[in-house]
Amino acid sequence: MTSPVSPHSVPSGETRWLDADEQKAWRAWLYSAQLLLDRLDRDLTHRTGISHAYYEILVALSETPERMMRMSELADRCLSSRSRLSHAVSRLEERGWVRRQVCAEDGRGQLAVLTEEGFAALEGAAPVHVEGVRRELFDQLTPEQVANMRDVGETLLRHLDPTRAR
Amino acid sequence: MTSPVSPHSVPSGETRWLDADEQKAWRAWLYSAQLLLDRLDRDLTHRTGISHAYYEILVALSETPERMMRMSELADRCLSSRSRLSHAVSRLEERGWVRRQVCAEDGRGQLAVLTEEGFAALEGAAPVHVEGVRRELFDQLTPEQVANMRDVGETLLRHLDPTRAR
DNA sequence: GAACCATAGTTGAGCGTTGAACTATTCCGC
DNA sequence: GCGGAATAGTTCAACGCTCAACTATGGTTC
Repeated sequence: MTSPVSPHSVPSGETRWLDADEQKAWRAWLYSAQLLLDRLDRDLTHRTGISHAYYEILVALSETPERMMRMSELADRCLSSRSRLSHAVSRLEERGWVRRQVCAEDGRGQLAVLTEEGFAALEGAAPVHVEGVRRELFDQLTPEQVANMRDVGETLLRHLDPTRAR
Repeated sequence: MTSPVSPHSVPSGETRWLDADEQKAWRAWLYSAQLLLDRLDRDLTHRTGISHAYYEILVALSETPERMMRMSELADRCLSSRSRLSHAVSRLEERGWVRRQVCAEDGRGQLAVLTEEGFAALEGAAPVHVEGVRRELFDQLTPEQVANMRDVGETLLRHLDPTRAR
């Protein structure tokens, strides 16, 4: 925008506005991120009936030995609030892809368990998802750009969520 | 996930699965993008009452000479569907920040017009938004990383939306 | 072992998004 | 200038997310 004079609710001190180059970098990142997330989600949803959010839940469960996980751990893995995950698991339960099971060690806890039907649904969706990521992302970038993308992503991750950074 | 054998709904030919390095690059990008978008949106919403989506609408309007824009053009600029934008503008109208005005040249068209109150709200939110972007993004990266981020973003943009690429 | 606090998860209301159906206007070919 | 297609925008219902309130269990202290 056209550098407005800051009135109230200003964050302590003078605002460090973005210069023209920073604006361009920010816009390029923002638009590409929004468009890519949106396209992958739409593509997956329309071709498999599974949104990217649901897909992430199924993947997380499928990667554990017993194909089950505590609700809170699953929420963490999926960058989801507990409420959101609880709603999502309820909907996946209606589809017969996940079921809930009380946790033996902790009476407060619930386990989300991937059913055979859920695993089959995931098997159907996985190629569609992976091809999407390849087509829209990896096929567009040189190996060097991929390395740079990963470097930037990991750097940001260390700041945004140190527990998830490698 | 653990490379499932692809069953049905396979996208023509053998699936080009991601190798370990590609997985890591993809996850780093995905998590950092989701966390960054989420954090900026929450921060802005809680500190100013303006979501990032609303903010983008206000910014777009403020950047035109007359502070008004056709609904469809505004939707394009904000990566929004027309339906979504129509709902959003209705809600901004209720806040008194935007008003609708029929378009003189095209009887089908509507103009979204930024009000003085809307501009004032934007002036209040802008420093909060910019400081967020700086703190969570630019302050974390070296100039070289920023250049790489921009390069990757612009490359993806040329593929995802050539009209928006530079 | 009672009182208290923390943790795990769910629920419900309100808001926002989606996609399809709809209305109204303009454009195009004749 | 009429009929049909295209375009601009809105509306509605279904779905999903958010936040706060809530239930239930576990842990801690005396």
